[in-house]
Amino acid sequence: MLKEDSLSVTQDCGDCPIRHRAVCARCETDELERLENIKYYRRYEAGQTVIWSGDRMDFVGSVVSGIATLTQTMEDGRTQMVGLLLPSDFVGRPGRPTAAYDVVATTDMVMCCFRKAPFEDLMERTPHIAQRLLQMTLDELDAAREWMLVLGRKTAREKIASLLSIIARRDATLNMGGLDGPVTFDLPLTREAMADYLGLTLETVSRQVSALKKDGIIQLEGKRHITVPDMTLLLEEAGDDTDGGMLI
Amino acid sequence: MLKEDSLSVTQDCGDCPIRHRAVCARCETDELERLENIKYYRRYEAGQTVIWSGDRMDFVGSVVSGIATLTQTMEDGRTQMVGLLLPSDFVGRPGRPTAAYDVVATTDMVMCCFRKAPFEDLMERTPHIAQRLLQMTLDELDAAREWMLVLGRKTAREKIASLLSIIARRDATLNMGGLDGPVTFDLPLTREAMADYLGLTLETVSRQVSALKKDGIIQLEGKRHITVPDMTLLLEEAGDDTDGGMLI
DNA sequence: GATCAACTTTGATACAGATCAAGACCGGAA
DNA sequence: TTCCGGTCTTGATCTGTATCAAAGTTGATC
Repeated sequence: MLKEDSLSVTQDCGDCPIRHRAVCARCETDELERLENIKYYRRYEAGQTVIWSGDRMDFVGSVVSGIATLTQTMEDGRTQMVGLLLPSDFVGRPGRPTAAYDVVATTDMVMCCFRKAPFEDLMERTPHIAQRLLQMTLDELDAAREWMLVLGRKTAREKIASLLSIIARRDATLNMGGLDGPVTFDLPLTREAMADYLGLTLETVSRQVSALKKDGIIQLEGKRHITVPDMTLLLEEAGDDTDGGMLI
Repeated sequence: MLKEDSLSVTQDCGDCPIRHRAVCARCETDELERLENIKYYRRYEAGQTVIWSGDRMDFVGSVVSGIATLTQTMEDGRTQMVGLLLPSDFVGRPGRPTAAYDVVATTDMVMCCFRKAPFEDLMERTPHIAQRLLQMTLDELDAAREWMLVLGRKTAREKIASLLSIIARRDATLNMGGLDGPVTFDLPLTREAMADYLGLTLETVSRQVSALKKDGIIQLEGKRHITVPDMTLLLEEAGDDTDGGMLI
């Protein structure tokens, strides 16, 4: 029942929480209307697999709420996360028939979906959608490259600090402004998921989180609730340019 | 003198070796003409830096011939390559004023450049350019994600085998068809550049190349000329899906 | 409250790859 | 020819992280 309610809440694009950040961000009213005609919502539970790598994909869409992961798996079971999908992120690739990665919901999640063929049609005729998708894809490419530096050259401690910085920064900009005072947030990932993201084992993740706690860089409440008293210190641990390099 | 000659050879888009793979691939004759009006060529020598990360970038462009690398560097000097730019690859990001990475020519290189502002204008009015750029960016994103698996989860030997596979495959598809018989190519990268690509040290790269040679997976002639007698074996060493997974 | 499964922490040990060090190779300049 | 700088190989040793193992926490379910 509640589900039905919250679902209908997002029915109107005008009220959509991701209206101005998703693939539809630049659409004019008439363009939005056409999108609205072909959209539908889908709901996934925490732990549920949205798509299996290699499967035929007949839809694309945006994450409206919740979090999903994009992972790649080798035959022997080694897995590497290659993307973290947050609200407004786009799922699927226009022009490709099958999924290249596993997509798994790590929290309960709602997606705004479009059947692939109509969406591709619409994209042809609506430059604003293609333009926005290009922008988003370029941003993702930058994020992926940033992550290549983390994976290839950072130590375990720096990796953890980098991941925490990213989550902290996102939460800070989303929920409130300040990165000056202490920042508090909930980890949306298990230790194992963090390990898959960072190319580590879950034991190493656990040890390094404990170490950062012991050194006062972070405070833990339970396993998942984290407070960063001073973001500058965390950023130093991450080995990033300390100047807080705010790229807009 | 020779340089002048080879430069003028590429002056006409009709004869351009990358005409059908670069950002201009989908352009009609009239669109191509407008691009042709604002293009100019630039030439770089092996080792020369094309752009420094953080520098103002007043142009974008395509690699016409030669090879360049995209690298990120930490304050303490650790560096990670995040992209390898081959002929037809696009350099620069429309809508961003400064470069995010160092771009270095590793061989003599020719670029087909466009001043940024006119190119951005043109992109607004020419959907074929934006569409092609989107496609290319999505491909690069896939490549980056593939690389995240390599960096995060593969062993040194698998990393080397993966890199060699990629180069071998590219050369095989470019120069001739066959991946069945033996494949021969020249490494366009030094051991150090390979290390930067793979998140290793140059010593480890050297050792693993020697090991692959000792095991008969590859044959070496000089330091750079490589023959792969059986691509299947190399792909197995890379830990990739053995089915030769030919996408498309 | 007791039980259980999933998640997390902590410890002991092993090992892949880094680091430090020394030479070998190779092509170009004198 | 010799010299030289850049590149590459090989060896000895060290170390960060993986691996193996066990026990602690937490929250859900009965």
